[in-house]
Amino acid sequence: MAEAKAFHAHDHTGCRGAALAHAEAVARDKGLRFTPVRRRALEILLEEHRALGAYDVLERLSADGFGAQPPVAYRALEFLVEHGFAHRIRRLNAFTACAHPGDAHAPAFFICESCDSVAEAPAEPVLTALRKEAAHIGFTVSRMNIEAVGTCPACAAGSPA
Amino acid sequence: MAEAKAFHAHDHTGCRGAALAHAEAVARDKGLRFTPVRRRALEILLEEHRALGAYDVLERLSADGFGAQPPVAYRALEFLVEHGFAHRIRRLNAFTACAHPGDAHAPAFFICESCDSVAEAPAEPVLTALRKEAAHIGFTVSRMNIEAVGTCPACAAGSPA
DNA sequence: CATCTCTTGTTATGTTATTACATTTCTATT
DNA sequence: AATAGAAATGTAATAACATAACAAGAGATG
Ligand SMILES: [Zn+2]
Ligand SMILES: [Zn+2]
Ligand SMILES: [Zn+2]
Ligand SMILES: [Zn+2]
Repeated sequence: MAEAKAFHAHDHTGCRGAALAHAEAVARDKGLRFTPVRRRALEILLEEHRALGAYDVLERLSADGFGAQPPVAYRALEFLVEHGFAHRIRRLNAFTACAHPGDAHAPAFFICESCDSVAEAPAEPVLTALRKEAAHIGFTVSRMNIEAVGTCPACAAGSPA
Repeated sequence: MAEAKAFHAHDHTGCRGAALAHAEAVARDKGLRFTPVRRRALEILLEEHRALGAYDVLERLSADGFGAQPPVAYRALEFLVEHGFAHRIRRLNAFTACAHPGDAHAPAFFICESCDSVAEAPAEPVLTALRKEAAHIGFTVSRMNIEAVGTCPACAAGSPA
């Protein structure tokens, strides 16, 4: 339950701060360059537990004085995804901040079709089932996307977020 | 093993014929209009166990005398997906013929990054695991996408398809 | 036949993503 | 500190994917 912050009231300021701090720490450890655009892009994604399109992010970045062309956003987002600070949701052509930074994780995304919130939950059992299927057919999985569309608890209860 | 035809030599003519026959039968049963464009679109997808972009399909359709504008392809593909004759692979922005027509199924897709073949495997266990995860967070799953990228057995063995 | 619905086709436009290249910033080495 | 190489940023241009809106045709229903 603590696993799906998107669907419940929570200390989101802490949530955001922790993610940012984590990213900073990892960057220091691994010698990554957590530059201003990249940092700002992550902050933008962290504002809500939703997924933002690259162009949405771009708009905000350029409003903040960064470049105004698509590669500016795509590159920053690519960096975040590459290092596990964000995830790409293919179903939405969008990106979302990682909600479980630090844990090595195989995330599953639960997308509410009525309020657009996106929850990330650890999905080891799902991954296990998938790898088993893959093993049957001799396939080696290197990356995967697990995305479910449906209804979040708030919307199911009649009080969309 | 029989489940991942894309990765093994098989009677693909039969494979294709069966899928087409199945679509025809379902259309008859359900009173759907399996029109020439729709049929041709399915044939095109059935040519290989790969995923084709809408514009690839469009190109072939228009070469065959059908309309040359995007909606022609998108509509035919939408019809096929809607009725379970094809699937959309979000990761690739592409479509592939259903490899297990008839079975009510929750498919997982295994995409080989070296030869581009796409295998579809039944993924009920994966869906079950996913639903369980969803239940934890109070989410109701209505649809899901499970897409894995990796290496198919042929490519792993050094003989790309 | 009249009518209604579904399907097809076209034009136009919107949205998402990448390529290519110039410039700047950082890092490492001298 | 100077400098060479690598990484990051910025821009312009374009490619790739997708939908909206509307007119015309084909099929079903009375
Ligand atoms: Zn939060
Ligand atoms: Zn995550
Ligand atoms: Zn086949
Ligand atoms: Zn299928």
